[in-house]
Amino acid sequence: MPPSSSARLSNCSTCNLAELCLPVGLTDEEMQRLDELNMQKRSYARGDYLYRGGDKFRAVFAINRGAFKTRVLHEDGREQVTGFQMAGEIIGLDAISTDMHDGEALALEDSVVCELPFHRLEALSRDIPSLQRHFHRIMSREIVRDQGIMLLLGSMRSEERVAAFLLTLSQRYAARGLSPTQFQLSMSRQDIGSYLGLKLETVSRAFSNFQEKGIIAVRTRSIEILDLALLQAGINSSC
Amino acid sequence: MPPSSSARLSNCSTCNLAELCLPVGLTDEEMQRLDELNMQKRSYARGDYLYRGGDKFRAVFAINRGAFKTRVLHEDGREQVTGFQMAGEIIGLDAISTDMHDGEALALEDSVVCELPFHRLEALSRDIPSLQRHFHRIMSREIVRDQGIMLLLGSMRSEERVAAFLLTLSQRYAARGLSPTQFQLSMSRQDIGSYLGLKLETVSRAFSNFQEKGIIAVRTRSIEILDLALLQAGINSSC
DNA sequence: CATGTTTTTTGACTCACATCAAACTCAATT
DNA sequence: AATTGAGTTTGATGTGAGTCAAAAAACATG
Repeated sequence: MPPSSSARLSNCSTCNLAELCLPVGLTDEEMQRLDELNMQKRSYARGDYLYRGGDKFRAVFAINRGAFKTRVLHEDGREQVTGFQMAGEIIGLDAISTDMHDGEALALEDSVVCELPFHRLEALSRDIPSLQRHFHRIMSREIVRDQGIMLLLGSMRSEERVAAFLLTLSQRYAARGLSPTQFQLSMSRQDIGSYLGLKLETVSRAFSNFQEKGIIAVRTRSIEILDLALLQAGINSSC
Repeated sequence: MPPSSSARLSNCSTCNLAELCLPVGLTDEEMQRLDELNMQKRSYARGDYLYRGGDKFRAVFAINRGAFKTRVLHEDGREQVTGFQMAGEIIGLDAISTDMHDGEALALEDSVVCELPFHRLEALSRDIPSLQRHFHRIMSREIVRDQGIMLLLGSMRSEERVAAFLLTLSQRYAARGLSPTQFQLSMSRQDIGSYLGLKLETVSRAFSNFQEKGIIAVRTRSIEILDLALLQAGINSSC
């Protein structure tokens, strides 16, 4: 695969993750506000479906606690992971262009979500600035794809994809006020691979290589980023 | 790369070219109708730009004679071909989501186009059935990406991509009432490769292999499909 | 705690496509 | 007809990631 140029990530519109991939996130205060407004809350055990392909699009969900993955199942049974959503983020926007969920979402750990019915979104968005900011996109049914696609169609190599993936997670945790250098990985290597268009072994090898270089410290279900700058550099090496 | 399953093309929503890739095309009568309506016509020499990245979106263009390629230029100078448009087809729809062209279009041969100003599209579409059919998509600014993306993000292997590419061209010529088995290739191997996410050598090799098998006859700038069924089969072999 | 099951890691191997380089074609120009 | 140069074909070689398999680690369960 291409060795390609040394363009900086920030200069490359086709693979600028920072701008393109951050999902709709709510602050702690906003999550609490939803509580006060008595929005319906529901619990899901690990493995439970939040919604399935073909379900009518009636609501989006604010994740209170836990994490989910979204995926589509191909006709032949293969799974394609399309994204990960964690506490403080909104999930369920994949249906906006069709009125139907084209994929399904399932809990990666025991989770609690807050349902935001479609017909109440306008009112809610007046109260929740983060929601407001994205409301017009939701209503105009603009297609919001997360960076999975961007990475796939881009020319990134396996380690670059994995580095980009970790950095995105890091940024998302930072946005929630959590540690950007030490966090859970509630999804399996298989899930990560599917999301990035790689095999699980390749993901594992990338982790191992990064660890050998002192960039990260991996444990099975969590990770610590030891050198954010180097991880960044890993992406910029090609683009 | 993946050996993958033996699902049939027609059963595989992620790579069903037939439905997804045919661009907006006008019949001969419709092109003539545009003439009668005195729509502005302009000539472009090979290599001329029809529009450039960043240009304001004021019009779409019906290609009267000739052919164009659309592309985006990356910051580092690399070119990424995003599509090919030929006589009888509409070009310039890439800007609909932003009001600005995100890429540029340039003539692959000496060409004549008919300008259809955005503000006259509604009126025009009442007269031109083909345009009518796509008008709501244009106005609703629905993102219309052609099959380049589909192919790239799919799991097709090099020869499958090239076969799919030729078949699409074939269908498009057929749609214009031209021979679906014998037609010009006004773009270079380089262009085809960029479009399909392959290197020019790989495209050339695919052509040579198909020729050896008696599926096609290649000349430098044109091609004859000798066995359409076999070419189809080449795609279905994986998906 | 012992046992079985799933997930992860690691290694050896394969293969499709990229890369590099040289030869060839064909059109345009002198 | 000879020259040039871009575009194309072909061959030799390299390499990144997939495949297969087995060991190791993590997790679950009686």
